[in-house]
Amino acid sequence: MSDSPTPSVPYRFDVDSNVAALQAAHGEIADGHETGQTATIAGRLMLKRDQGKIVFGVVQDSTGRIQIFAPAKTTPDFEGFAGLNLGDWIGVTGEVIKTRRGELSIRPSAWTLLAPTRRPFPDKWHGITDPDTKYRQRYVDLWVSPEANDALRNRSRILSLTRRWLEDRDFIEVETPMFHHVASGAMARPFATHHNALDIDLFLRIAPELYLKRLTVGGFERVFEIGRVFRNEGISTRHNPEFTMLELYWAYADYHDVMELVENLVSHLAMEICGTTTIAYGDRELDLSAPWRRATMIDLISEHTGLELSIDMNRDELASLARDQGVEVKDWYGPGKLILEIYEKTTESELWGPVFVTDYPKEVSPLSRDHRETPGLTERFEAIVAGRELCNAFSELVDPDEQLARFEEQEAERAAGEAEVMGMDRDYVRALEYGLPPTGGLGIGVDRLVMLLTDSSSIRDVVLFPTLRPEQGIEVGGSHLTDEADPEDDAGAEVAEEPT
RNA sequence: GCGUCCGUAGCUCAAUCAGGUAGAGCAUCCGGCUUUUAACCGGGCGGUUGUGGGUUCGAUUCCCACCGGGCGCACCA
Repeated sequence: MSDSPTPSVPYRFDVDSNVAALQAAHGEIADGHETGQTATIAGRLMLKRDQGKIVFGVVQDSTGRIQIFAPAKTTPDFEGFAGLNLGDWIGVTGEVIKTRRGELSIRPSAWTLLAPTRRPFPDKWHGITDPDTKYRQRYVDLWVSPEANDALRNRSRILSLTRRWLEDRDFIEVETPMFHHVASGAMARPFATHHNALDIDLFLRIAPELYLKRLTVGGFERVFEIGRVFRNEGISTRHNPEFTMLELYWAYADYHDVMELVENLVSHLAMEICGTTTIAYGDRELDLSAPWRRATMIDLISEHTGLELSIDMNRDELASLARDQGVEVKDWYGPGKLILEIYEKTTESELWGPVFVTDYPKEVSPLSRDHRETPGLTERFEAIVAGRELCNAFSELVDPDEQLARFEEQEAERAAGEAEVMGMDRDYVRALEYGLPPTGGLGIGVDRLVMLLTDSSSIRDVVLFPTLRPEQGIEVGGSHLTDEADPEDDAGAEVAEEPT
């Protein structure tokens, strides 16, 4: 790090173009041609080739890279320009020309240092390879890793396109609480926190579902929320403790309607982002064009194992079939849970998709409406795309008594030893008592959708700042857990395990 | 959480297998070069080898613990 003081730099700078615009306007001119047109751009100096009486620089802005052709004879403060460091922010004004070797360039008639870098930039060829450094110092990674930059910018586009697509279909975006008194709407361990003034424990939401359906009760017929949810579980290439969920509720629709919505939305996004619905993911191909295959869970199990299962089968018979497939059977597993276990063990990992896996057992679907034809099943589906669950959706359970009974079954499972069950939410039941119309609901893991459309193998490649352990040897901010000075409790950045 | 692999200069990597005072390229600094393309050429600066212990005459290298990370499994979206 340089110990020289920061030189004075301007408070603002006017640009009148950017790299992409210059390339679009002048990219095709002949070698050696001078356009006679002047442009002002700004960005970081990423490469520099000092040739003595000519300096070639390469400036990168958010749209690309362009060469700066700086001869000693015409460049103001040529020595200063030659002395710039890689990574310095500069503004450049000059004529747009193409060099004899055919490189579109700006020949500066003026240039300004906008911000010096006091730390050396990573190797100009290799960039950053250490994943830890990439994620911790994303502000550098974004400059030196084009693939990271592209994926993260595409994330923004995907969110924007999704909002527009839904709004075009009369869905309105809402924001529901992130602090929940009961962590419900999904089966996951929550993060706990505490509100001092109210002196109550709160949970960061694990899903917005129950609040969104309250809004449907309230007459918001088409709503969606795109927001962060928090689950206190392991971290992996597919899991970040905070991740983004798209949830949507559509009054008067059922799960068939939602399937159509999903395949149309996803193929639209693929078209916009990838330019095609036949995309590459890893070393395989995937055809996202609608319609996607629909198949029931039980049929898919039959396809992959030859087992002809039914939700009506005797529990012990299913348990023994499950054991045959290597499922570790717990006492409280009923027929529905056993079928799900068999599906996950034998079939799910074999699917590539896209395919809608439909008609989940009621036992494992506490918020889904009973199947209109087959008792014991629900009108629920998940989409498997590129071998992974992309979404979870159903015809919503509308009956308050039934919902209360489902919650109570969950409580019973918790008592029996199941760690992750859905929490009881009595106010939600009360809302249902006012009447939830027939409603189709959907949850999409946005991070995984972005992974799919950007061909990313790790969720960390599509999250700007993934959750990491605190870095040692650098100050990352102290604890603010206590509102009063409490030297006993205020040790570093530790997070208390139990709210106080 | 368990298993496994990794951590050497600001960045990218050598040296570790078979222990003998840590090297290179880039960046940075100095000098040269009027059409370069990761420019090139010459020179300089830069390391308590993640941290702490142990074995040894001697540890980047072997052993232990801890810290951080990758991958796999488990859990999920």
